[in-house]
Amino acid sequence: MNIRTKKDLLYEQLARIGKALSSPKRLELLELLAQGEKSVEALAHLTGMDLRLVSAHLKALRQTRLVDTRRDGRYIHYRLSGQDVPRLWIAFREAAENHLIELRIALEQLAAHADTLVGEDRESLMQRARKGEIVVIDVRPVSEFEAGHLPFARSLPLAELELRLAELPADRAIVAYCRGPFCLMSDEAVEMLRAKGFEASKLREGVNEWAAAGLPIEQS
Amino acid sequence: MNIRTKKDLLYEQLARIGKALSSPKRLELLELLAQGEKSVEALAHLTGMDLRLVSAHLKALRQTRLVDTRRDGRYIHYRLSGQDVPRLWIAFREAAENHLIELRIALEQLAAHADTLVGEDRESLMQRARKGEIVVIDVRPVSEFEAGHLPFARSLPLAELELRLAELPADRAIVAYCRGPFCLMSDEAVEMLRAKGFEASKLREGVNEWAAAGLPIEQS
DNA sequence: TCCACATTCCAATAGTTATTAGAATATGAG
DNA sequence: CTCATATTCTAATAACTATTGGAATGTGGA
Repeated sequence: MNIRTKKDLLYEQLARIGKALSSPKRLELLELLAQGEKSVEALAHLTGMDLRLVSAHLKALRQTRLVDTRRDGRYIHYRLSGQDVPRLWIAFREAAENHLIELRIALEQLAAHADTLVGEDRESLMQRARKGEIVVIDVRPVSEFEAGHLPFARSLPLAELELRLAELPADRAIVAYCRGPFCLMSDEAVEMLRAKGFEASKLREGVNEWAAAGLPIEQS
Repeated sequence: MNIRTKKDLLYEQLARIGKALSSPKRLELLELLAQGEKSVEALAHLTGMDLRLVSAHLKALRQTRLVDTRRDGRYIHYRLSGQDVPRLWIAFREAAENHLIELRIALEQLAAHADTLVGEDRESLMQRARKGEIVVIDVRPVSEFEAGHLPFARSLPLAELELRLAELPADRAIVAYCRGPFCLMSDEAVEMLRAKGFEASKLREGVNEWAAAGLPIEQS
């Protein structure tokens, strides 16, 4: 076998990962799976996609072994097949933010209304949360909170936020986070909290960004 | 604009990076560009691709701003548009190696004949090279050596190796490296050196893997 | 056993991407 | 200015991918 043929085989394999990451829908599925395992049905519901289309995209991801499955009764739960997958997702997203001006602009417009806390604040955020100076809320669904959350965070899903405002202190700053920079749930939460008179801000990072930075994650 | 539409826009942008990385040919071009800037013609020659096809693939990469151009007379030199691009390439390759069994098998078969030095040896390799206990040779073309090389390495391009064997010591171990794990030049060099009676082995990593690990790189 | 439901498979179609060849553009040399 | 050369553009075709709808498979519960 000549060298060109060998190289072609190597790069063809490598490109399989690129192909897996070349579809907006598959990227969205990967981000959701990075929050914890989910059934096909749950993914279809969360993304608004047809169930059979979700299944087809998951099949593509499974063929690259970026995701794994686990059967539980009639449900099949998909999950990322290693800690390197969310890390790849993050490296990928950061490269996109660095190079695609269009993406940066779109992101800035989305997050413009909320003061976004950035990387520098991670350590001090943890300190202040530990001392009780601020309250950190995880506005994702409970199942995602249970699969992994910031150590000092309290679960308060966006869907229940309006009904459970009494649980929040009016005299302290509230920091909301969700799935990561592309997730808009914490923006919504901040908007609602401010309308109700709370002092609220958004933490741009999610659990995976936190973990990738070497910080601890807790499970319930 | 509703939330679904906003998300679709974000993931569509993100997928542009995935699409850029979804073609074996573009991945090969990126790896070559990670060794230093190159003209379209040079890339066509190195990959055996039609010049016009190379140009088309480079256009796709330029549109994601993963590569940049610089005009020099009649030539247009392409280069990676930031240090994060080789880092992304490495994260990408590592994920592929972790998840695609087929890729791992193919790689092991290719490198089976040469003892490959692994990550653990980096520090000690540098020590031994500094003390002169071993000789590290960079078998890439001179222009790539000049664009960046390991601090203690000597340039000895594969094409000239057979003619310049006299420059190598017969009493010390020789370590050859090239563009990285997918590059077969150092394998060829090791094979030739052993046939001539030298004690030779391959360093799997290239300049970019070295730099990504935080180790120093020199330029001429 | 049969049913309900979650998921996958299959086949058809629309949409996108890769490749090729020929033509066009841009630059420096004479 | 004209020529040779490097690169890009355009248009055509082939190959691949996404999406849809209907049918099939596999599981747990009645």
